[in-house]
Amino acid sequence: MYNRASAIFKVSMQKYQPQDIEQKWYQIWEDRGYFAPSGKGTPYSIAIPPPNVTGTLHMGHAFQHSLVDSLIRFQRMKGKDTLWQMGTDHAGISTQIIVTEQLEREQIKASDIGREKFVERAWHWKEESGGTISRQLRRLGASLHWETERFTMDEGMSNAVLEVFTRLYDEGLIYRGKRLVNWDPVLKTSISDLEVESIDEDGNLWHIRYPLADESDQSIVVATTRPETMLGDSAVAVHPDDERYKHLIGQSIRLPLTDRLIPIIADHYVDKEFGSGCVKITPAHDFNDYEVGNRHDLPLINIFTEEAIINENAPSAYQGMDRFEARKQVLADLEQAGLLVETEPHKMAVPRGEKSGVVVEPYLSDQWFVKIDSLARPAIKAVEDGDIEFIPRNYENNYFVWMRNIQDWCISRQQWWGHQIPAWYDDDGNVYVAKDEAEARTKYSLSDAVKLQRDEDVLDTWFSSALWTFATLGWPDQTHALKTYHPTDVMVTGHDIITFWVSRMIMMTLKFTDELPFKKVYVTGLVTDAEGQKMSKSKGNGLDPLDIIDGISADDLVEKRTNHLLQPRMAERIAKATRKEFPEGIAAHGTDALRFTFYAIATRSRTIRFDMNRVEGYSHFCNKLWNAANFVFMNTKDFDSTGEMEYSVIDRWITSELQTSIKAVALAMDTYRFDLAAKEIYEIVRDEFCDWYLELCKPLISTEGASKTQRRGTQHTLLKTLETLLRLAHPFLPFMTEEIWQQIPESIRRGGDTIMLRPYPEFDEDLVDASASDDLAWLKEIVNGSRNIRGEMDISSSREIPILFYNGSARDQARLTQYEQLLRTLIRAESLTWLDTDAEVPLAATHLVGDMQVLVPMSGLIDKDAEIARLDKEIDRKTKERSRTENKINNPNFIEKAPQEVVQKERNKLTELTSTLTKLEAQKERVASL
RNA sequence: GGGUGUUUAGCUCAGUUGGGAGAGCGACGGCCUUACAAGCCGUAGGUCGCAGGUUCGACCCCUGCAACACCCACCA
Repeated sequence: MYNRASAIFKVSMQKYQPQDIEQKWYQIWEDRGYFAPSGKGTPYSIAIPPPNVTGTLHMGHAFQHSLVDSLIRFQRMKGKDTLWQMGTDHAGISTQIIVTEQLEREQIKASDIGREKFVERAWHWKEESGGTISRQLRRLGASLHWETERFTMDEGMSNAVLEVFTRLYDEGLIYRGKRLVNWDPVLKTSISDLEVESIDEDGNLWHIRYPLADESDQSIVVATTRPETMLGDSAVAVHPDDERYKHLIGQSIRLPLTDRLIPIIADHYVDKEFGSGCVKITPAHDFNDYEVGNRHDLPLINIFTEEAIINENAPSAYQGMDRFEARKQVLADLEQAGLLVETEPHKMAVPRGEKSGVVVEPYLSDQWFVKIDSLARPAIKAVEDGDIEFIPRNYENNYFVWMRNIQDWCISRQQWWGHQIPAWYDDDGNVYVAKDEAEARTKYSLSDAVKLQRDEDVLDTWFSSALWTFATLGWPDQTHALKTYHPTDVMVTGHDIITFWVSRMIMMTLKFTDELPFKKVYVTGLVTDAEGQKMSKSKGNGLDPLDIIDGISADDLVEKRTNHLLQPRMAERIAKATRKEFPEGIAAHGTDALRFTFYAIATRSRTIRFDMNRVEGYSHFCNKLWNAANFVFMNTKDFDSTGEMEYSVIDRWITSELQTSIKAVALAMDTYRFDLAAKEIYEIVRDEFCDWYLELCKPLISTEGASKTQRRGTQHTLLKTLETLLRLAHPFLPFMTEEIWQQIPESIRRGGDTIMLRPYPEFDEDLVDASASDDLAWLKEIVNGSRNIRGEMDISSSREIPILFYNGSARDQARLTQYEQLLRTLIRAESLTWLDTDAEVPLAATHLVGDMQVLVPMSGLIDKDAEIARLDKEIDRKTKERSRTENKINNPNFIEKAPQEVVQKERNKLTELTSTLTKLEAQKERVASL
């Protein structure tokens, strides 16, 4: 086809191929040390939310880090001493799970190789896979300071953890105790409340008859969703005011299936209205019952092993059974004994471990806790006082609700991978806390004869993360970095970890540094798929950011999504859905396009649907900017920077427009409105620079049309505007802006080896040119009007048309003369003719610019009915607008109460509309009378 | 049960002190015009969830309702 043929003639111009430039530039930037803090200027720092060291980059990460990188690049260009601190997290439980699975594939049980070997394996795995996340961050263009990269289990962090733990312990803010905690019977560790997900599931409410012990044949009925726990019942509770049971309080129950006698007690916890009004109390296996048990001094009967298998405290018939097996057996036995009164279907929230997915148990065990109240108070105050600000503000509510009801933090985990708790026990069970065993002996004056055994548990991963902002900078040493870059400026994170992490950082940082960890918390929305579903591996709807950058075939994508599925039966559905959504796979869009998409969709919304069409659109935008640059370079090859220059109105106009955009982008960045920043850049580049300026400047740079000085002025403006746009866009489109910028002549660039370190554009009032803007508005109006006629009348854009101007002012006439050449080019006009007031006006399609009529003669070009229809449409629009305006003006209250300028504006509008309508009506009649 | 948020064009979403409803994508029509067909030009399409209220004037402020989403706490 012609298109392909013509493409061959254009081979001299390089196409936009992101893969050719992106990795190259990252390498250069990193090698030259551009990511390091400059050591000059006001410090600006952000600590990366440490990704799991063995993890991979998902869309949420890519989104967050893209936002941060734009902030960092923006501030760096503004001359700040910028540090984006890199680091990774050891991700205790997740990593332990992965390593355990790896061992299982080798038919090795973790318990067989022991703690030391296991931890060795984990370190090995960390070394092996830790590079993945770094590579991915580099592909994203993240300008992280790699040289000081940290890891939550490196020596310095570990030392900080020990320091914090021992100090909190010595102050009495860490204690150890036997408590009921959430227990994961598969991982065999405690987990925090936050790591438990309650999901509604179908279950049953079983009503069980409990006979009284006094041979009276009386009984009461209790209802439970967990019949197997009755084996650990310590009491039955009724409400103290419940007339039905008042007389039974203090009597005993003979607990079925066991030989135990348990009391009937009264407690306000019981809801008289629910079920029978009687509740079985199992203090060792239910959080509420635990409280009741405490109040009534009931025995705690733990009937589970740490794997939730019935233990020796239960009747022998059930010992060794798994909890679900035991449930069946208990129910069968009750049924047989005639004690199962009713089985009622019941929806209930089942608590499951976030990581393992199994039902967690409230389980009695020895754990370490942080006494949280005294830490929470100043942390709440910091946000109340506005020292830390959440963006958007309403997330502060989440924070307050959580912080004001905060419970002591269970920090011990029965795992191997993590910071082992620095506590030692002697043979009598006395506990000694110090940074290491030697220090413990000194601190507690223990002789070498005393045998010490270290606590087996490790700390919750979030314990070390809580120290992240200051420990990564060298704390407890008062390093230069700590003094310079702490507090950090902003924390960018998802709302899901405000409680897990943000709140704990605030508490710990205030406690140990007397400083805030950060001044602002920018809470991002959650990236979902196009249907608004959370992206997850199990749903098979996840997207790998690198697949959007590099592209992926449909087959590979299906393979990737259905590969390690937990539920293989989902595979077919996922495959089908994937092929439907991405029949051609995903094209390679490059990092810049992906990043720009992230900025554009970073609204204040809580969930953000990720739509591939947006990426498509923004990759076209990248291509557009690329080609515009090409155009600029093609037309400025002979630019002489030393020659005399004359700037035309359009040069002054685009320069002025650029100022407006610079101002808008700065405001958007200061208020964390990445979407508005992206929108502004998109519009200035595409709508103003490409669609108008490049078109308008064509006649001025053609060697025939313009004077040398004029041509030079336009060439200069082309280069200068492009160069400024590149700097403006650099934080968002780092790669292509650098690639293009390198081709800008030195005379324009004014030094520097990289766009990264050039100053960010600043608003310059002096370059704002209102009169140029007015002229361009006028010009655009004429061009748009004639384009409208052309479009509506189906006049081919290749056909040159004569244009007449009638009833214009002297100013119109002057402008016409001035811009004749531009107009001719833009409209593709065969001729432009100014008609005097007394001239005979031929029948024509009309467009009004103020009072001036822009006319396209109809003869041979325009259909009468089509023109009438077009005029009708316009008349209709204007009539509606006029009646709206009239209603306002005719309302005395409006005239009286609205501000003068608003009233005046409406009056002017009415006058204008009336005049326009009169002209349009007259025109319509003329055409109709033909 | 408590809390937070969302509801604007076919779809995804902007709309910043209350004063003429916008963008992108999609649709439709025209165009290979020498930076870009990954393009250009034009057009259509909205009771701004519903009902009240405040106001001269409400997408915007207030009240109530509905639907959806998320979070927290959960009655065994």
